[in-house]
Amino acid sequence: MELSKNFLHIEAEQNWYSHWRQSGYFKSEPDGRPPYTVVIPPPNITGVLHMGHALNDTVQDILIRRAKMMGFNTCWVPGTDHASIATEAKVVAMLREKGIDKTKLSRTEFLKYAWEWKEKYGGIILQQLEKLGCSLDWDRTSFTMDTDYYAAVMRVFVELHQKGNIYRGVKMINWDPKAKTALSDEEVIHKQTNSKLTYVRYRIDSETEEYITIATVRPETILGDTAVCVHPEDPRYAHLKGKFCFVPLINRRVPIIFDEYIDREFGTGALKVTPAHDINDYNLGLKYGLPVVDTLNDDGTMSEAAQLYIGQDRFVVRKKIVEDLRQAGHIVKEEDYVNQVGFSERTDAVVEPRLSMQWWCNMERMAAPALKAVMEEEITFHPAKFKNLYRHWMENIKDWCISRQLSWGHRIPAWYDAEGGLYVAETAEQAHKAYQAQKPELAAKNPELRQDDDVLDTWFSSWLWPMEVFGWNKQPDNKELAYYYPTDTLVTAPEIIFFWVARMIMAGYEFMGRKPFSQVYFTGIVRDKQGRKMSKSLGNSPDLLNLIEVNGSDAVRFSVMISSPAGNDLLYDENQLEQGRNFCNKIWNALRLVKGWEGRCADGLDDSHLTFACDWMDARLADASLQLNDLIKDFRLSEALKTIYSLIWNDFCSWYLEWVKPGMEQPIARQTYERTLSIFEQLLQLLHPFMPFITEEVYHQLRDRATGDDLIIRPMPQYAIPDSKLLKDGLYLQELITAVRDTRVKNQLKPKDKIKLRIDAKDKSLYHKVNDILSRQVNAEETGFTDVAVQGSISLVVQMDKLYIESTTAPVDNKVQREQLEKELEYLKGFVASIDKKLGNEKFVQNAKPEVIANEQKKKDDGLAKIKAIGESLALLGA
RNA sequence: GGGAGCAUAGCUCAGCUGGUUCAGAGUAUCUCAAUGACAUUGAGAGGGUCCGCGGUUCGAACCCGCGUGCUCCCA
Repeated sequence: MELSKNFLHIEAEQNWYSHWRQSGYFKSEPDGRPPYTVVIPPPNITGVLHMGHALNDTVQDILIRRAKMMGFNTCWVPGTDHASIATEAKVVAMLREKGIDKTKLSRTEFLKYAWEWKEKYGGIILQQLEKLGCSLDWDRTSFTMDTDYYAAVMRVFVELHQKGNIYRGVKMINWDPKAKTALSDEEVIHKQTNSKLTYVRYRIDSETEEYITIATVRPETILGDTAVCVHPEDPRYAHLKGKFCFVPLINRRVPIIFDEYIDREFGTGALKVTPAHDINDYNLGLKYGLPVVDTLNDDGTMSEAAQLYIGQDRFVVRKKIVEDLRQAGHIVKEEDYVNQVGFSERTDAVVEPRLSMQWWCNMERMAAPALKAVMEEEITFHPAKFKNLYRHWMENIKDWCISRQLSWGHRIPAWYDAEGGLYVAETAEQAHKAYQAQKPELAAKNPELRQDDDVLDTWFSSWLWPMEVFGWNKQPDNKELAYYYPTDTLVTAPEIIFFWVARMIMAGYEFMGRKPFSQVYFTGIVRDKQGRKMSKSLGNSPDLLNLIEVNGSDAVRFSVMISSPAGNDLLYDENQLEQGRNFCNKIWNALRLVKGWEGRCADGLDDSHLTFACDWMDARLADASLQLNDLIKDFRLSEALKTIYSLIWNDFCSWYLEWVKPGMEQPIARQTYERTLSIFEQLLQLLHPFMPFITEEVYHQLRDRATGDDLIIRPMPQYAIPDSKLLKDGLYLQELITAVRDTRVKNQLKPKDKIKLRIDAKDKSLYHKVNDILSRQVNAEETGFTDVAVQGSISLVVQMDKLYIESTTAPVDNKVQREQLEKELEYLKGFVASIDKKLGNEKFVQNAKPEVIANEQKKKDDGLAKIKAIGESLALLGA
C-alpha cells in the first residue's frame, strides 16, 4: 500500500487511542510485577484543558508510558475535583441566565442544579485528556464527591475533631464578598495596586482646637474606628497621653493609645484602629479592650453599624466619604500610593478581613512528620529548591480555615440542638444518637437537630486523593491500597505546594501512617512569549484542542516538552510547535525511505562495507539510551527529548540512512535492511513516551505485526555500555565527510563534480572500514592512500591526517587554501604557546592533578603534530 | 519588611566535580543547493566583555563578597 506523503495525525490518533484502550493497555490490576503509580492532580470540573494541563499531563504520561515499557505495572488514576467556589459560581451564573435567583432556592434544589451541571460539563476535561494521548486507567475515574469519597471526608473531619485538631471559633478571616464565603490564606492573591493614601485629621477632645492626622488607604473604614494609635516614644504625640479624639462625621469619642507596633516612619506615625476590618487592628483591639464595630455587610456594602452610607458598596463609599470629609474640613492631603491588596483566587473580588465564626483545623501536630519526610528525603522534591519553601511554610504553619459558606461541597458534619449544643458525627443518625444520649430530656421534647450550613474547603477533600482513590475509607487494608500505595510520582505545579502537596503529605502520615508518594516533580508555569502567565483573563492561552487538531497531539506534546527545563517556567512559542510538526514529518519520511527498500531486498549480497554504519548506529542507540535513563531519573525531560530528537534527526536520518542508502534502483542486502528496521524500531521505542501516536503508527507501518505486538507495551531492551572507539570512529568519519564537503564548497566544486581523494594517514585501519561510505558521501569517484603530497591537488588536514582532493573539473585556487591553512596554523601556534605557558608554570605543575598535566601534554603533542602537517601542506602549495 | 531564585549568541536555554568541549544546542539571520524519503529539506557561514566590580586559586562561566537588573514566594 502506498504511504501518504505526510503523517495523517487525525486518523492515527483516533485509531491508536481506541486500540490501546480496547486492548486494555491502560488498565491495571494488582499482580506480581512492581507497581508504578501516579494519581492525576484532579482538574476542576469547571475547567477546560489549557496549556498548564498539557504540560502537567504530558509529563505524567511520559513517566507512565516509559515505566510500562520498563516492565512496571503502571497505574495512572484519573478524576476530577468538585471545586466548591468555582463550581458554585458557575452554577449561580447559569441560574441567573435562566432567571433563577439562587437565594430563592432551597439547598436541595440548588444542589440538584449543581449535580446536573456536573453531569453535563464535569467530564469534558477528561475527554480532552484523551486527545492528548494520556494513558489513564479510565475504569478508576474518581470524583471528590463520590459517595465513598464523601464518607471518607466525613470520617476524617470527625476523627480530627475527636483528636482536638478541629474546632470552631471566631477569628479574623479573609472574606470574599462576591462569593460570600470565607477563604483560607492560601486562596488570597496579593497584588500590587495603585491606591491613594488619604491624610485625615481627627479633632482632639480638648479645650483648644487641636487635631491629630492619620493616613489611611481605606477611608471608608473610618466609621468603624475605635481608637487612634501612636508610638510611645514618638515626641510628636507624647503630649496626647490619656487623651481622646473624635472620629470625623460620626463624632465617636475614641481613645488615643500608645503601642510599639506603630511604624513611626509610615504616614504621620499615627494609625487609626479599626478592629473589625484589619487583622493588626484586631490584635490591638484585643490588647487594649477596644470595641469592635463591624461596618460591613457580607456582600461588601455598609452595615447599620456604620451609621452612614448604609447599604452602599464599600468602593462607592470610599470615594464619597473623602468628599464628605473634605467638605467638613478633615482632609489634609491625598497621595498616590502603591500597596498590596488581597484578591480572591476564584472570584477576583477584593478580599475583606472580617471577624467571623468558622471551623478551623490546627495543623501543628500533623506538620511535624510531614516536614521530616521531606527534609530527610523520604519524599524527594524535584527540583530540590522547593524544599526550602516547603520548610518555611511548615515551620510557620497556621490554623487552616476549613469552612466555606457555600452549598456545593462536603457539608460539615456538625449538628446543633436548640440550646446550641454541638454534635459532630459522620452521619445524622449518629449525631441524633449522641444527642439522645447526652440530653435525653431535651431530645424527647425537641428531637430535631440543625446541621451546620457550611461546607468544607475543597482541599479538605483533595488532601485524601492518593489514598481514597484506592478505597481507603471503606476498607483500609484492601488489596489495591496495599499494592498501589504509596504512589510513585506526583506531578504538579509549584503554585499548589501548600494548598495540596503539603496537605496530602500530612494526610498520608496521619491516616495511612505512610507517605502518599515518593517523589514530587514540580513543573514550571506556562507563560506566553512575553513572559506573562497564561490565563483566561489575559486571553493569551491558545486553544489547545484546536492546536492538537491542526498540528497533531504529538507535535503539541513535543512543543511543550522541548522547552520545559526541569522546574523552570515554560515560555510557550508557536514556532516550537512547528519544530514538533517538522519532526513528525521527518520521521514519516524516514519511514517512506526505508519502506521503499522493502521490495529491493536481496539475499546473499555483500554488505560488509556497511557493517561499520550499522555497528556505529547500534552503539549510538545504546549510548543515547543510557543517557536517557539518567536524564529521566532526574526529571530532565526536555533534555531527554532533545537527546532523542537529535539521535533520530542527526545520527539516524542525516548520517546512518545516508550511509546505508542503496543507489538509485540498486538492491539492498537483506541483513542491512533488517538491521535498519530493528534500529528504527528501537528509536521509535525511545521516543514513544514523548510522542505516542506517530511512533505507534510508524511501528506498525514498518512491518506486519501479530495481534498484540504494539509499541506501547514492547519491553525496553537493556543496553550495554557501547564501545567508545566505535563512537569515536563514527564522529571521525563525520568530521572527514564534513571537512571534504566544506573544502569542495570553498573551492567552488559543484556537488556533482567528481573528485579523486588521496589520503595520507598513519593509521589506515578505519579507512579500510569506511572507504565506501566516505567516497559516496563526498562524491569521490576514487579514494586511495598516498605517502606523498599530490601535486596540483587541494589539500586539507583533518586531525592528524592529510587529505588531497584531485579535481578534473575545477581549477585549484591556491590562494584560498593558503589563507585557510595559514589561519589555522596561526591559531594552533597560539594554542600550543598557551599550553607551553601553562606547563612552564611551576605552580601549575606542582598543584594540578597528574591526569590534568598529562592531558595538557597530549594536547600540546597533538597540536604540534597538526602544525607539522599543515606546514607540509603549505610547503607544497608554495612550491 | 522577610526569604528564595535567576542573569551565558537576536530569542529560548544546556554547560554536572574549577582544567580543551579553542563556551554548546535549538531557533532566528545570511549564503549556496531543484528529478532522488523529506524545501515541513540539505550543505555551509556569521553571531559571545559568560551582567559589572573585587576576591580565592597555578587556573574561574563555574567558588566567595559587593553592586546592578529581573522574577517569584511570604508578611
